[in-house]
Amino acid sequence: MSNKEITIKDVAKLAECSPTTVSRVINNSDHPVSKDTAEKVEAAIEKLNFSPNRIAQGLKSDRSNIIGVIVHDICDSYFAQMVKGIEEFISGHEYIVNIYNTSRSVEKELHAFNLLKANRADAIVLAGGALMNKEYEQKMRSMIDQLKNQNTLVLGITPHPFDVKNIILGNDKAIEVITDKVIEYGHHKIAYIDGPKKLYTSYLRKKGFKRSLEKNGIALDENLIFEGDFSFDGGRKAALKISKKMDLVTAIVAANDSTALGAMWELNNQNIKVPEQISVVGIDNLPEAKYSYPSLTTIEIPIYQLGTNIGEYLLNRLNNECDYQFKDIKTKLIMRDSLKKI
Amino acid sequence: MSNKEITIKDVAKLAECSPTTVSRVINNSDHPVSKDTAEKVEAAIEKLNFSPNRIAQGLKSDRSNIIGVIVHDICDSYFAQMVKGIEEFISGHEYIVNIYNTSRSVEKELHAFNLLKANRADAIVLAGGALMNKEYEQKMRSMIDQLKNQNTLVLGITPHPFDVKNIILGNDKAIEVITDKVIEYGHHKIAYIDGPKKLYTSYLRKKGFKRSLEKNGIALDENLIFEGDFSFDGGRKAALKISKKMDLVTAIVAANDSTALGAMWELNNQNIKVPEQISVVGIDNLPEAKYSYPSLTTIEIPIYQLGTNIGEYLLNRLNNECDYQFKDIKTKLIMRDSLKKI
DNA sequence: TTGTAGGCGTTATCAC
DNA sequence: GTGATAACGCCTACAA
Repeated sequence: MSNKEITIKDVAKLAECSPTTVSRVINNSDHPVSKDTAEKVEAAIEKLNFSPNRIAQGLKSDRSNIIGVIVHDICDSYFAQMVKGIEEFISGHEYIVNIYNTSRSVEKELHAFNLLKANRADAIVLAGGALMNKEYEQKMRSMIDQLKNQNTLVLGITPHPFDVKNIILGNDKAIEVITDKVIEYGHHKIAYIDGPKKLYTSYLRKKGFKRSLEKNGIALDENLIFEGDFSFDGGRKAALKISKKMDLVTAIVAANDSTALGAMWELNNQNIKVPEQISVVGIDNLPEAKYSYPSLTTIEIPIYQLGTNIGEYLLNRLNNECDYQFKDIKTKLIMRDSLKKI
Repeated sequence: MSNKEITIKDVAKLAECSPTTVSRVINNSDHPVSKDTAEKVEAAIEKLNFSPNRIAQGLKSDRSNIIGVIVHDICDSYFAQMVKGIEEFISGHEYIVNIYNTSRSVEKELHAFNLLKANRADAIVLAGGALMNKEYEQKMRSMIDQLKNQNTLVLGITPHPFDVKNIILGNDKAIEVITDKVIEYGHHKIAYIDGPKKLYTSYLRKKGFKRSLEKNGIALDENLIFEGDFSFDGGRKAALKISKKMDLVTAIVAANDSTALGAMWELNNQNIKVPEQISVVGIDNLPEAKYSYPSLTTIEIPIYQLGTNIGEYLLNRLNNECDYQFKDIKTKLIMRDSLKKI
């Protein structure tokens, strides 16, 4: 066998028919093909191990079958689960999932978009959250216009300030609910560990925290807002600072689970007992939240399911089911051991 | 602006030249183009936000710029890191990284290969390890032949029984080294938690364990080999069994870190103290191994770096640097708190 | 220095 | 039921 690609023509020759007929068989076309010929074609395909060149198909149909997913970091459990959900749904349907880690860098994000545009991606999922940056917004807006002209479907997870289909997860509401719970448990001196400043999601989550305080008549103490970056390490660093102000704080609300887990680790490291001396809660319900010491009270955001729902939505939309609606996910309070009544 | 794709022809028209000239400018062709024309072309490209259709380019050049990566589960820290390494290196160079989670299912693995074949992937990284399964081997062998004819580069991480470039990580040696250490620390009653039976990597790692025992004159007790599956949960389940045989065991060697972390969690849950009552070691040095209770003694396999090396290798090979050699990674013993002398 | 023509593998259109 | 032909967007001879 030579090093030359096997094409529809080779199949046609072997099956003693025209390429057109082969194409009709491959695509289960409506156009009639005699049973006899069809069988010969099938046999030839089998024999030659032929599979149609999707690049050529793509050129013809103006479809790449590529779905781009842009995340902050695939090593972050949160994104890994979402991507897995998308991938498992999507690649059962002949699409390709193409990921990018952008570390929330404007430059990398734009680079990813350029590549996806050049590859004529059928859809793009903006999973990493919106960056709060003028240059980013402006360039993205232009890019998204261009993608529209290319018929690329763009999906934003959490609100994005562009004209895309935005999936709202209720980040602010989730934090509000869990903060309410913390307060219900008797806590009034509550520290908050923030997410990365440049992320709109951080802004939303903090808003939920503030809303709960206000609703419950607790004054916001700006000194109890600590910097974080949605990471374990960020949680650790914040907790180290908090550990020096233990008289001011009886509970910590973290902007996500990774932060909360890092905080608990550091508190333990500083010989501060959770939840006896201080309560800690998070958001996301990462798989590891169940296995921390102590186990973490949090809000479940069913991220894997979010991924499969995204996959299902994209698939339907790409098949021109224009009235298919996104299936919203439901968040849920998960009570574990890291929150204690006082 | 209409909904029609912008092509090289549109650019040519605007720049008042031929498509060929535009093509030459785009590709920095050797063929001379006057500065004047080049500038007009650049301006037109800018104005129209044109980017060449990589699908069409691919059809012409028989290159898809797609690199497929097949993993067991992207949620597994081990694979997430490798994929990140590959992606970060690769997508800086105009390639697309396309991932598949196959859960070590023969069917899914073959499905992924079929898709990658149809999409004429330029390279495929078999990162999930080789399955020990006759049907799988046979079908894969045939598939890999077909891919060869398509000029697809296939890379196996850990040995695969196919004619592909296999990257050897020294799994067996790593386990041997750490088991040696455990024995050096005075342990003779050592349990082993295995990886998934169907994985060749498991077989290799267990071999390393056995070799160390033998070398050190310790008889292998088959009752101290426990089933696992490279997961946290698998480690938990095994540890639950081990916790009932505490008189027979003073140390556990786990086939990977996830397993070790799950085992430690369960031991703690059973009120068995690590390392006071039992030592535990793993392999991989996952990021979370540093933050477990106690911190995990393990062998570092620099997986992220493995990923970037894979990316670099692929890039060079795809650019026909036929003598470029894979940069091997180095493993290293990481002593932490979960191993204690007796 | 520029342009024309043909072809990559597939499919839609039209004819038979 | 079947097949020839043109076209998708780009690039590589080859001409001029």
